[in-house]
Amino acid sequence: MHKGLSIGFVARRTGLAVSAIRYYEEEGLVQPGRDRGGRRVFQRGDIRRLSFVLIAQRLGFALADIRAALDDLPQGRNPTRADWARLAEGFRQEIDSRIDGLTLLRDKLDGCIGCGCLSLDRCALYNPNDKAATRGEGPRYLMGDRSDEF
Amino acid sequence: MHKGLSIGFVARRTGLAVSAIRYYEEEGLVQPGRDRGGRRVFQRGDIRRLSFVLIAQRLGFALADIRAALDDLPQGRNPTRADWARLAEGFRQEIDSRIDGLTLLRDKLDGCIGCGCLSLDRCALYNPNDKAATRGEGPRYLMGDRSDEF
DNA sequence: GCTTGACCTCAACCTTACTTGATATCGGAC
DNA sequence: GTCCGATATCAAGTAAGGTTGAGGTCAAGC
Repeated sequence: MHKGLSIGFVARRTGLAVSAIRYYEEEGLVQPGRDRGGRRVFQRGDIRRLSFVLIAQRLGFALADIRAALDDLPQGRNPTRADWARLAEGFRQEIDSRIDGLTLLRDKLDGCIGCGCLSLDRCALYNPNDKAATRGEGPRYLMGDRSDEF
Repeated sequence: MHKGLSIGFVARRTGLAVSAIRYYEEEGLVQPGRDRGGRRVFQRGDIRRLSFVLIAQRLGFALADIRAALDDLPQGRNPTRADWARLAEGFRQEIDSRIDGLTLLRDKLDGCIGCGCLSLDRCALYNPNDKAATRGEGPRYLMGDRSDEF
């Protein structure tokens, strides 16, 4: 049977808007087939792919990154438990490194509270070495390494 | 003396692009004066304001949120150590709550690795209750509470 | 007195992650 | 046979956070 799933069904199951799913197809995150009438036909595995997208987005990943991760999964066959476990492990590491980054930042901040300097050279908060907490790009020329005071 | 600082100077000191600083002015994050010729005149305190913006952005805050935080600071006088300490304390709490959220997420993920279910109803990762890790809005209809399996 | 660099404004463009609207077609119910 | 809901495409719009370019001005150096 596996007759395939309609976009509306997938939308209801994932909580995504139909338009979002179509957009994700454009972005290469899912590749549904088509029936004779031209309508998208999804497999159950696609729901998992989309679920993965949702989770990864919560973690702050850009769609491009998510696509890269998903490219490791088989498009043809349904992913196995081991496939997902591998992806989840990658997530775990990412989460760990974010926690580490934030912890570092917090410790520095503790040192800074009361200091109030926020000096570009002296303040530990500006140290560009811990990127773990960075999200997106921010200003283009972020964190230049100046050496005089202000 | 305090003759005021040019936008170029401030740009070099903060590492921001001149265009970014002008944009931040538009957004109300800084309010430089003008000289007779119409050029922006910044104070040293403005560098701190902008530094604050940079740090807050690293933490994933939107400019609107940052403006709100900065509105607590005096625009006229230079901020005191206590002013900054207050802001930093707010940061610390935000960082703490993010760490908590990520830790929760990691624990759940640990339970999920190997399970591979990613089921919308069963998988703990979908629990919408811990928003700490959320950044931006994500898909509009994120995390609907469906009750059947897939 | 003229050039040059830094500055000004304003409008347009960029990317990401979508939504919205117009217009058209498919296919099952009646 | 017709109607309706779900689907399709394509273009345009939205929001955030900026950058880029055109065209013009200011002030210091030679």
